[in-house]
Amino acid sequence: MGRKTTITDVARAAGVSKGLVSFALNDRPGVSPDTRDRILDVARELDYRPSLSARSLSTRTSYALGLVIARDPEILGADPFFPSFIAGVERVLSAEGRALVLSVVGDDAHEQTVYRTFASDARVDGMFLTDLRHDDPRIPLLQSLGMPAVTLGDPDARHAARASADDAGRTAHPYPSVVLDDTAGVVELAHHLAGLGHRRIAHVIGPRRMMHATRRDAAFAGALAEAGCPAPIVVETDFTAAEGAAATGRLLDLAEPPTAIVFGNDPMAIAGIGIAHERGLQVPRELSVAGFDDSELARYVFPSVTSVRSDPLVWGEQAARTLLQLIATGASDDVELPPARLVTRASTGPAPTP
Amino acid sequence: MGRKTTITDVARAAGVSKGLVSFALNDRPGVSPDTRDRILDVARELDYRPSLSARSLSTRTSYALGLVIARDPEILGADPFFPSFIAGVERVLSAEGRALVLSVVGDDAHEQTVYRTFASDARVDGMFLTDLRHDDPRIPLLQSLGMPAVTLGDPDARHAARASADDAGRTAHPYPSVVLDDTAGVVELAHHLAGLGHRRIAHVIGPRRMMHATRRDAAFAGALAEAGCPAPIVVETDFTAAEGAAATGRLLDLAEPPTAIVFGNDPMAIAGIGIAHERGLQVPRELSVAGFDDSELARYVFPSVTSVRSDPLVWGEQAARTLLQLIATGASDDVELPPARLVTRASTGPAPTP
DNA sequence: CTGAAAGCGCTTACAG
DNA sequence: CTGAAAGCGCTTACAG
Repeated sequence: MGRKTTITDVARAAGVSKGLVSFALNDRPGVSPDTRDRILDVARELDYRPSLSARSLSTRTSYALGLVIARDPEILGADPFFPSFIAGVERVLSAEGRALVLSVVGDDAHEQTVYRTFASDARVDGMFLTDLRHDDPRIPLLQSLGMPAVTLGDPDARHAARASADDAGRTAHPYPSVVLDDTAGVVELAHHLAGLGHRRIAHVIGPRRMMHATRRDAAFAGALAEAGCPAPIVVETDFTAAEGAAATGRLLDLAEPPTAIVFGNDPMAIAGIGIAHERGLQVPRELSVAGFDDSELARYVFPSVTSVRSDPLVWGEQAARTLLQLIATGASDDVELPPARLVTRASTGPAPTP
Repeated sequence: MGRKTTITDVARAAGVSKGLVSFALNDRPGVSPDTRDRILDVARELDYRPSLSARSLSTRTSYALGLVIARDPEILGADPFFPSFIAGVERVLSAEGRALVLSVVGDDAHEQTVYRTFASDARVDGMFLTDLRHDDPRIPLLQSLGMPAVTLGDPDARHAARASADDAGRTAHPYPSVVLDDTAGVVELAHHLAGLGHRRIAHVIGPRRMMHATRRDAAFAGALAEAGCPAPIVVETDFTAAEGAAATGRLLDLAEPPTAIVFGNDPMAIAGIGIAHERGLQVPRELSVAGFDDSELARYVFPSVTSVRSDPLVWGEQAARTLLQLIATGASDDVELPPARLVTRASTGPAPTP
């Protein structure tokens, strides 16, 4: 077998210079059609595969994209969002010969380190920014590192100072975003519950520092107000089933417990139903429950869980395309995906009549 | 800011040759202590970070490890194994300056392509082999590609032809394995159910082509036989909650339905409980249910799910250490982790008296 | 203990 | 349209 065939082997076999082989392979102008075909044929015959590290060194490109997930492994396992998102990303990357470099970190200090290391090692050419936070420190960090990125959802207006050299009419944040309007589904959910006669409603949300948590909170509360309902009781959690269960317990202990609880993800909703059943409450006759993300399991528990469906897979695909375009061309437009929709199932029903 | 500082900058600033800087940085012998300290100081001052791609080109090493997951995105999302496993891997890799390159593939043909591409691009220095299959084609494939690997669990004896040049007493398969005996917990579970008086027991397993599915099947059936129980009814699924639910429905439709159903993972068990409840069956009074993996949610549904706890996080850590050692030294011992244990919860109880 | 040089396998101006 | 050469930033024999 010997060594891998290199560009030198191809050049020799085709009787041309290495440079010309490189030009032919990367189909750049300045190679006559005949020569190009000959070179390509030889390369195929020799099963030539360019060396990634040699290309990387020359082009200062790693041909990889990075994703740093700052969530507890426990939650990662329970929450189906990331696996689906990653599958979507993969679908695009593998077709483009790019790889995904993944890192899972616990605390914030370590998170910073990973971003810095990915950048200074030039380990990746760009990064996906998920679970966007308020005044997200990663945005200025990546900007200062000169690292391209794409955000899932729009960042704060705070970061609106996009380089003034930009054309007018460009989006107002430093990185392109792929937006999936999750508030649409939350608003539908509020109307759904209000229409069922619920008045005392609780909202068990994810960490407040994450933008999607406060955004959905605001959308839900706004829609309820619009529907003439009192403000919901809001409980903040870390997205784990454990905290979802604990929050449910506390809510049901109230003097006037809610008749409907909306959870920030499906695992918490399923845990909430568990607590209700444990206490002998019927769902939805005595308590309505809804989740978010519409995971597979939501369909198969009893009662099946009303949820809000986003599309992490498509989100991943679009994010990957957007990031690749940004890297290739230096600019990329924001993308707006179809909004999240309410999926009504058996866990929500008419409010109990006192 | 200008260019990144290179080894040349450090050499010039320290007044030595590039080669010596390289020696000092990779602490190899042949550098006087004084010189070494001076070089290290200068490197620190200049915030020197060696270029990964330059090192890669010289050393033919990518400083990355690969994981190819061949599961449907849906299942990936429902099954907590991989996220936890990845978190464990990460914990070791990030400390060693290595990255994890991830790929999620649907079909087998694509899987082969990814392994080949990772190898021919030298994208990774070694690979994790999870969800080991019978006569797993990936083992000869990776061997032929000269790619180091570590397997989760022992592969078939078929691959026992480890190079004869090896010392005697070495493990008999081509790659080191990290073994976590899942049969121990399954056997405990069989005894648990038999002790509760169950006789008609069903086992809803994962894909038969995966070794852990048939291995657990054999262990479970063996332990039941030992306990004087009839052979279990075995149903094969693809690990999705959907198929878990469907299998449950079919089992409950039998003329003599089982009084206990054991599922190959927790999402299927939770879906199974859903179906039982939907049919008005009490769990565990009329039907006992058990899962596998002991995911977070298992604790919080109602009734809480008896399950078998492996430790994917530790599995990931050990697999990463083993693979890194294999790559560094050319050899690595097999690792045996503590066996999986039964976690008894509320979903299993005495067999109903007819 | 230290230096000068070649080499890893590409890409990319620069000549012709 | 094509070739010869330098350069990317490291590592590693080889001399001294």
